[in-house]
Amino acid sequence: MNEKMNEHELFRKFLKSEGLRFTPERTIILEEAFSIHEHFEAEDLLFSIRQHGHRVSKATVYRTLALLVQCGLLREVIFGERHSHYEHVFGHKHHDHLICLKCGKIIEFSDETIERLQKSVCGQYRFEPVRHRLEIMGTCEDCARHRTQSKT
Amino acid sequence: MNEKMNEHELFRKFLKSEGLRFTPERTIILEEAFSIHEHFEAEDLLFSIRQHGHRVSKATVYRTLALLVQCGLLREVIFGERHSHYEHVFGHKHHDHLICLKCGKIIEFSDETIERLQKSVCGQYRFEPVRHRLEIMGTCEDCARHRTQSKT
DNA sequence: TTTTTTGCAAATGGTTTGCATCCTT
DNA sequence: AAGGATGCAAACCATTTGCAAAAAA
Repeated sequence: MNEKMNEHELFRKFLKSEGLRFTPERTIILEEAFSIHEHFEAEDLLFSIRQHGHRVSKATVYRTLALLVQCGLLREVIFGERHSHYEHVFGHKHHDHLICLKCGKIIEFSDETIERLQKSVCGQYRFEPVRHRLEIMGTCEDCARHRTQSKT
Repeated sequence: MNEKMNEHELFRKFLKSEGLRFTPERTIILEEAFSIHEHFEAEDLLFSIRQHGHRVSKATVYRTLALLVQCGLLREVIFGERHSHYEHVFGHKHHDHLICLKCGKIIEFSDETIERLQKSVCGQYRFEPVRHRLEIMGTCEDCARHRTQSKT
């Protein structure tokens, strides 16, 4: 059974095409990044790396995250905060986010309509879309019920 | 001819309702913020204030911007950078943005479809929407033509 | 007179960078 | 070998904050 290309191969291919090297640190970071299945921040990733007994500097984590975004394995999501959040692109279909203003919960959803919308709007402006980001902020079901929740 | 409420009155009303004071510094900041008709950053605003011969500290600019957002006169827009951009809400209808990845140009557009989309998606998740943000990143008409443009 | 505001300068905190050393290729 | 990569600590930089002085209510 011939497996489809995995994130290691993709990353390796990308690095080679850019004349960059595949180092143990980059491998560790890649693996840890793909073992986290929610949104994460650089700091979370570093923590997780250390938890698993690995040792990589913060600088290298930042440098490698940038590469992973650049090659399309991760995507940067900014939820109105000053620091970046990341999520997997590889192996996931495109989705957008509902963000609860009360508790900070993030719900992912996919909808075809937005793809069509993108096409029609861009047509009007002769704009060539590459990607989009839609965030809907509001109150989630739980917080609407217990009116007194505060941010985690 | 009875003018509709302007931004001064709105701000004043908001301040009063919060037990806050209407100071000359806040007036200056409000006026300057509303005399800039594009997206601006805190630094731009401060610059513009000084250009017009006024003197307000950076700290006060930041503190007042937060109030203007809080009362709904301004909205914070983050274009994937580490610092905030602001735009008028008062006197403008809701719109979203096309962002050119090549030259950084920002085109505003409005579309009804997204309002309907918001309603339908939120219904599914019993999520109560308050506001949304849609950004479509891609290549603008100009940059698609001259293939060699670089960021401003 | 009481409470907010302001300005200043120092602190914050996520991210980036310079540089000497280390390690892939 | 030779040039990219790493780790460290220092630098960045937008934003925030503590505090004493100034000013609204």
